[in-house]
Amino acid sequence: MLDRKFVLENADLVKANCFHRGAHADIERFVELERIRKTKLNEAEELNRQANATSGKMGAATPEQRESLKEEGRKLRERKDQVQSEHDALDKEILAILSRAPNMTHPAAPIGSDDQANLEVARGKTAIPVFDFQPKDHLELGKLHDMIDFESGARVAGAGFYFLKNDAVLLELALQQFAVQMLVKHGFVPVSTPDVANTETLHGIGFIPRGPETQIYSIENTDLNLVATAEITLGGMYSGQVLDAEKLPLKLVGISHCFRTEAGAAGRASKGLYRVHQFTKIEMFAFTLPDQSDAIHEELRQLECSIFDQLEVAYRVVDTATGDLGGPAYRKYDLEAWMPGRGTGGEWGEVTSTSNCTDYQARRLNIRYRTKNEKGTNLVHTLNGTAIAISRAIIAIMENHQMADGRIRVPKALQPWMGKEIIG
RNA sequence: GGAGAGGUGGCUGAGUGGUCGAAAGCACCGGAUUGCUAAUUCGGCGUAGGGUUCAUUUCCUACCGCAGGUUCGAAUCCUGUCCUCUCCGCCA
Repeated sequence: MLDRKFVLENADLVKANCFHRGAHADIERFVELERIRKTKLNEAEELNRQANATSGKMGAATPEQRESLKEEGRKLRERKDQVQSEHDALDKEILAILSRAPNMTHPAAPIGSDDQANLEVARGKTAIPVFDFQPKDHLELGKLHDMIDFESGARVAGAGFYFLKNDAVLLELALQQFAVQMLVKHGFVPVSTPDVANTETLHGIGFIPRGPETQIYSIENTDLNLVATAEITLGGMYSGQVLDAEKLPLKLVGISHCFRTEAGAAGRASKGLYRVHQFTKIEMFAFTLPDQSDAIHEELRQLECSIFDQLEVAYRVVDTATGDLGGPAYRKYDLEAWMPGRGTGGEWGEVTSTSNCTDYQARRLNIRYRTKNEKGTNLVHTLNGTAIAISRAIIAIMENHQMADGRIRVPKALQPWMGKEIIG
């Protein structure tokens, strides 16, 4: 959520930002309603003050005076309640508008309506592989080595679910170890999070569960939802808390399962593990001071690059265009790995992304920091970044490191955790 | 799942209808003082929103887990809810 005062004072900027990001938030109406709301607020506070003053006189009053004071107080409270409810109705509408307004955008982010406008800003160390044979996709390879079982997944849980087996399981565990160990060395606190979260927490992060187009599975008869990413639980971990400025930046690396309905994604080109209802993810999350967040965002991006460099997979980094940014993001980088089995002759496929959400999530989650010897508190900035989304990383590794005989080379960085150099 | 106890400011902890935004202690900040790694003493010390001011100041409102209710008036009474602790049951 944006800051009301900021929106009020920068209505034109906010309107332009909404336009670039393809969001429909009626900022003019917001400005008008907010102006009325403030007068209502003042009115209600004044009536309340008068009512408090009336009650205050009660102690020194004679019995006869008490009766008239009671009456006066009752009337004042009634009027206050009336004005207050008018205020609350306005506030509700204001919040509805505000929640439709996305975060402001980094001035350097490319402007454009969709992912066509995303800007490639870097390439990884590894070159796109050239095969002197017809490469297989991860489904064929998975069948060859008995690694992925979609049929059983469908039998047990429906389409979009799967079992990993044999070396795929070792690979999944190796990827987790590799990423977590590396990030712990970089000062991240390892966290294993709940796989469910309440609706309020989802809202704070920017997800809308229980709507018609929601990506979120909700659990019947409860306020709980299966998380779509550990970002939800890691961000929610400190909701309502005031952190010490000296302890920032606070960097976490979370391990969680991610559940996504993929509603509306039917028909979008994808096969196999690329778009599934459940996967495991190692997620980075950071709480920072406002002036640290740009630097930490670069750090998260560098870490993502380092991970895929070590996995020896070709990738490109794109700076996400305004129209393709999620609501909370101020700036977002995606890593797209080369996937030889995608399309005809290989395509880029998103494997990680990292966002700087500035204070947009922190405002709704009410996460603040206090600076020693300074009065008051301020909102932290939050950032998230995928370290490894296991399912997509597995695609990249299997397809890029396959050999002519179908065996798959295990990248050096994973060999200690995998316990072998070759799959097959 | 059953029974009981409890949730108050950074911490400990008073406070059962008005003078309580809340005693006291600790911690912290500022001053004074004493020549000995500290004691004593005085003062200050929550958060958010709003009004006012060039600004400092100051004023108002809200907040005693959360949400409602009773009342002229609620930390205090009532209802619901969440959480914590203890005991019992069950269990990986």
